[in-house]
Amino acid sequence: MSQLQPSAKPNLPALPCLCSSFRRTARALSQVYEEAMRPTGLRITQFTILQALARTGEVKQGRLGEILVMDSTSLTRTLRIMRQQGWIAERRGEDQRERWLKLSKAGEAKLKFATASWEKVQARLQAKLGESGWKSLMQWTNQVTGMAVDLISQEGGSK
Amino acid sequence: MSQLQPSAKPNLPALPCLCSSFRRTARALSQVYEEAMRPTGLRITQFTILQALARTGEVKQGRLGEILVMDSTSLTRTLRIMRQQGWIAERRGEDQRERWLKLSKAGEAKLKFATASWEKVQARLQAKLGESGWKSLMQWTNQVTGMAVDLISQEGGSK
DNA sequence: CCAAAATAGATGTATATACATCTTATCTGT
DNA sequence: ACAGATAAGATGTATATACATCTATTTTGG
Repeated sequence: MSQLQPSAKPNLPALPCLCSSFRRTARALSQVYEEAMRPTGLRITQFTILQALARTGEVKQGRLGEILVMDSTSLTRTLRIMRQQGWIAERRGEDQRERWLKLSKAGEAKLKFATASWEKVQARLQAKLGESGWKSLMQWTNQVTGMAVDLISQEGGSK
Repeated sequence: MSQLQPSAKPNLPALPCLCSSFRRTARALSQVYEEAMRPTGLRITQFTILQALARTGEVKQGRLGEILVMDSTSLTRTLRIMRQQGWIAERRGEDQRERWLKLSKAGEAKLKFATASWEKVQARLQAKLGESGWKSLMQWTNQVTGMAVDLISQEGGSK
């Protein structure tokens, strides 16, 4: 178990750009997860939203976007589909502009059903990475996300 | 400099899904990089392609897709734009089905010009992550990409 | 050499995503 | 209470991306 280059594949040259590297990894993982989730009838994006809602309970659309680091207006369309599927319940807030979202019963059921497939693919990767690798990886992604978010709010803060 | 949670922001809860985590980080970084690259007139995706071509020299479209872990047919449209912009030269191979791609003179110039902005944003992040953090991060992303690619080819291999 | 299979990309279509702009609702200062 | 500023989402539009399918070309087995 060399501590050096875990497996430098000549076919897969390293990219020097942090952003490109993350995008590439995200593409690669997405294919693996999409394949794994296919039998559940959920795209990984939809699954992520269901999972997020299960954890937060009822939230505003804007806050969900914040959590996912995604433009909240980008959520509009995805959420519409999920609402039509009956997985998500939406209501106006006291502030009539707000949309409060939560899992519907059907959404909870769907999430529970899909979680089995998700756990399988997670476990497969976790096994390859090892307990400690998995943990550091999760911390790294979180840390980098936090850093990036800080930079974004700095820049966009002037607007 | 705690070895524990580098900065667990309550506003940014960790996601339990490796795929979602990477996608989220990729979104966050993309915003930072897009902002940084805006003055150059290149999207980070286009920059990535120019940079890849600079490193590989002339390559087939399929091979470029392999390097970027991107469906090579997804490259068709992006490449068309870049060709129209005059950054990329394309020719048929001896095998008439193949498209061989390389940087044009204008593409080299554009890349060189844009590299300054890219280096600035890279440096900003590198400073925050530290030399060693940066390096492990790059290794991790590479390793995970490699793992995912292996899993993809296994599954899809039967087709 | 030919028919069938395989390969490289192109095209159609759907989702994911950002950003600009628009609408509606709320807030603020006077 | 009102005009202007803000804020939450919705909508228009553009790019990023995967996958199914189609087309043109090459390869293969006989």
